[in-house]
This record gives sequence, C-alpha cells and structure tokens, in this order.
Amino acid sequence: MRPYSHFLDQIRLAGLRPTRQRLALAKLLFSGENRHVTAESLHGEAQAEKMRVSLATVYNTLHQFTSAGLLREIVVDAQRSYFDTNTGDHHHFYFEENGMLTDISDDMMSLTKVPEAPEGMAIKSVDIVVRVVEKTQ
Amino acid sequence: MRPYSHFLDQIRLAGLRPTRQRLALAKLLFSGENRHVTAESLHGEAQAEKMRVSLATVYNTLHQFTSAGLLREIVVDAQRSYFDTNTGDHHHFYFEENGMLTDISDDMMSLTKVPEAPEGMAIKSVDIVVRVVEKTQ
DNA sequence: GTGTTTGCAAAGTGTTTGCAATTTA
DNA sequence: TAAATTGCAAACACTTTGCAAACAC
Repeated sequence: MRPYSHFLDQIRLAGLRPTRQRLALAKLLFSGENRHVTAESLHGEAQAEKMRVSLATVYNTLHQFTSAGLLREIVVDAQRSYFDTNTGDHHHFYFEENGMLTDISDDMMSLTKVPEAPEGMAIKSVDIVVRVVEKTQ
Repeated sequence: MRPYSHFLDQIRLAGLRPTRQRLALAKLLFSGENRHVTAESLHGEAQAEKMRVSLATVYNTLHQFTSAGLLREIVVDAQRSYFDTNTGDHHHFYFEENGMLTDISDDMMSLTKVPEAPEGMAIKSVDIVVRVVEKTQ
C-alpha cells in the first residue's frame, strides 16, 4: 500500500489542491494495479467505501487528472468515457458484452507501418482497440 | 451516377422496404465516394436537398443499414456516432479539431502482430484510429 | 387490408455547468 | 481572507422510444 503522502504529492505536482475528494479518488485509482474506470464505476466504488464524493466531482477530477497526465482517456464506446491509469504506450481489448476493458501489452502487438500524417497535421496518438465477444459454441 | 434501381435492390436485399426516406438516404450515402457521416450531418444534407426525413428516421436507417452490412459504425468520439460507407478492412485518421474522419488505406498501415483473444473469446474487429491535430510548427 | 415505417414529442443517458456554500492555503 | 473546490440541480447534447398516422405490398 502506497503511503498517503504519495497521493498528496502526486496531486500537488499536478498543480491541484489535495482535497479530501481528490485524495480519495487518487487512492482508489492509483493504489494497486492499473485500472480502467468510468465516472459511474468510480463513483460507485467511492460510495461503497463510504467516501462522500459527488458524481460531478468525479467527472471534474477525472478530467483534471487526465489533463495532468495521470490518466489517459480511452474511446471505445459511444455511450461512456473510460479512463486508464496506465498512461504508457499500449492498446486495449474491449469486451463488448460487458463493457470491460483490459490492456494489451505493447509487445503482444506490433504496428510496423504507420501512415504519414496528412499535410499540415501531426499524429497525436495511434489507438488500437481489439473488440472481442464471447466465442459462440 | 448509379441507377435508381441499384438503391432499390440494395435496400430490398437488406430485407427492408424501399421507402422514400430510405431511398433518399441511400442515394446520399452510396452515390459517390466512400463517406463518413453522423446522424446530424446526414440529416442536414437531406434537408439541404429538400428531402423530407426526420432525424429519428435517419437514426433508425443508419442502424438498419449497419445491421444489414451496408455501413460500418466507427467509434472515435464519445459525443457522436460515425458511420462509414466503406465496410472493407481499413483504418482511420480522426481530425480532433473539426471532427472529420478519413480512411487510411490498408496498405498504408500494417499490423504484424495481433494478440490472441483472451480465453473463450473471439476477436470481432481490430480498430485503429490515428488521431491527428494541426501542426503547431 | 395487413404489417411496416414514419415523424413527432417525450423520455432517456451520460456529461457539463452555474452558483452558493465550503474548504484550502 | 482570497482563491479554489465542491455538490446540487438544472441544463445539455445526442440518441432512443411510444404511438397514431401514413405507407408499402
């Protein structure tokens, strides 16, 4: 378990005030393994742990953490936004049936040819989503 | 310009009745080059051409055409759904600043290693989105 | 005629915003 | 105490739905 001060510093370094809510959410997000959350799922978790945080604050915090580079936003479903605590170079499996998202380590996948960006444009990211469904039979 | 009967057959083959609205939308979608549309953009186009189609019908039609395999849905933005008339194997550039989407021909890009699907799952698709922004030079 | 499709307006979903009250520094 | 942050409720954007009228076959 990471020390309390770790989250405190992390938030301060992001230029944000370490409020009770931000600390609570940081603890949920960055304590263990890499995670993929939606605003709803994180809010639900916080409630389950008796942390009092409003859904609006969860949204704000997720966006602030994303701007600060602590999280990465992943677009896989038009219905909801996902945030990934792993900000490194990697791609995703998306389980369409239950909305789950898991990492694909970068060495499991390789892109040998990347197209040049169109005239006057710069590539911001190359996002790969491998959509999977339950095998029938 | 494709003959009228082409769209008629296309819709019939999809198991749908060739109504005035579906024919009009098929004409907009499948007349020229491959296209990327949103419900709003297609509805706007229909209006501009004095075709009377409600937005609800545009949504319904896009989904019906997608189920029928005439269109492919592309997820690049949590805010809106895009539909692509090119149902073949290819990937996309997404211009974040203006919401534009363009095809990347399959030979401009190559994926040499694709991970195995997790236990019990089957890969449905591998979607690559290259996000580009204006070069700040 | 019968079943399908349309269009409207209402409802739904996930997300953002305005603002007074609260908290942080 | 000044500035940032929170939480609520209202507003939002996009999408879906219920249902009577219109249409296709």
